[in-house]
Amino acid sequence: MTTSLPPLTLEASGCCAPVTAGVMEVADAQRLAQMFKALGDPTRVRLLSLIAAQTGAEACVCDLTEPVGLSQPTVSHHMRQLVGAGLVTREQRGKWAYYAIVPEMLATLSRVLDPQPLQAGPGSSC
Amino acid sequence: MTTSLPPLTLEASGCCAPVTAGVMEVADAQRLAQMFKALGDPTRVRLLSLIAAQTGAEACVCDLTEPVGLSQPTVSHHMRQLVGAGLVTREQRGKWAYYAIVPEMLATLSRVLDPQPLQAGPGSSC
DNA sequence: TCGATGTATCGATGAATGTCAATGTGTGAA
DNA sequence: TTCACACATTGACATTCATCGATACATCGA
Repeated sequence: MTTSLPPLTLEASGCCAPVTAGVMEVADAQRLAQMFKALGDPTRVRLLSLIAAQTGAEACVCDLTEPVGLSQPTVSHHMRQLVGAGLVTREQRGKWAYYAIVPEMLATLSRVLDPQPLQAGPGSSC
Repeated sequence: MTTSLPPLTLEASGCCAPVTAGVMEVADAQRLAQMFKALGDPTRVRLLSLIAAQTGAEACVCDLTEPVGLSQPTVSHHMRQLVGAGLVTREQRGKWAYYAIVPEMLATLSRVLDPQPLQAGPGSSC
């Protein structure tokens, strides 16, 4: 288990070159793959959409277990994956843990996949 | 292995609603996750960028094995995954099999991840 | 302090995945 | 036909993953 992987942050994932822009560094490919892997499970994709659909765009585990039809430990496990990938943040408030989507991270992935990057100013570092 | 899954085409993956647009259907989440899973391996991310970097934006297996440093069967296996996810096409020309990226599919995924979808006309079915 | 509640962690298990060596398949040239 | 080449498939193996029940941890209210 890659427990000791540094949590992915926006800076750490600062790879902005689209996949189609040329040969990619191994390290960038690894970071990207780690994030895409987090999206590579139907349950986690649904969890993201469920969080986004919640009022306030945040949700606790108790809001998510019933819709996805999985046990509480399993949902907690998936949320941990999403947090580890930097796609979601976790905030403890009282007894509840509130998860919220990190839009900037989704935007980063979106740009990476965009085959026709909009005209970016030269030297635009992200 | 989900061998019997229908190959993903653009129509089949016609899920355009961004992940953040609300609760997603289970079937849509499965299709999306299948494509993201194909991107969830560093080798496959690099393979995509290697193909894009090739002149003509297409490559045969022989062009890819050495850069990624894996055996020919392994590269062939990864390419099969990418083709199955609809991210890449395969065309046999003589002895060589030429793989090319499907930009529309990457664009679809890019849109799905974009947290702020550009103002789309109402009822825009993709 | 004690009990109830929301989450996280642990341990186990079956399934999926990445990788390779060996082999099979199809194509083109001699 | 025969050979060489490019690629796919098979079989095996170790690793990772998704899932659950049981349990531990943390917080709040009584």
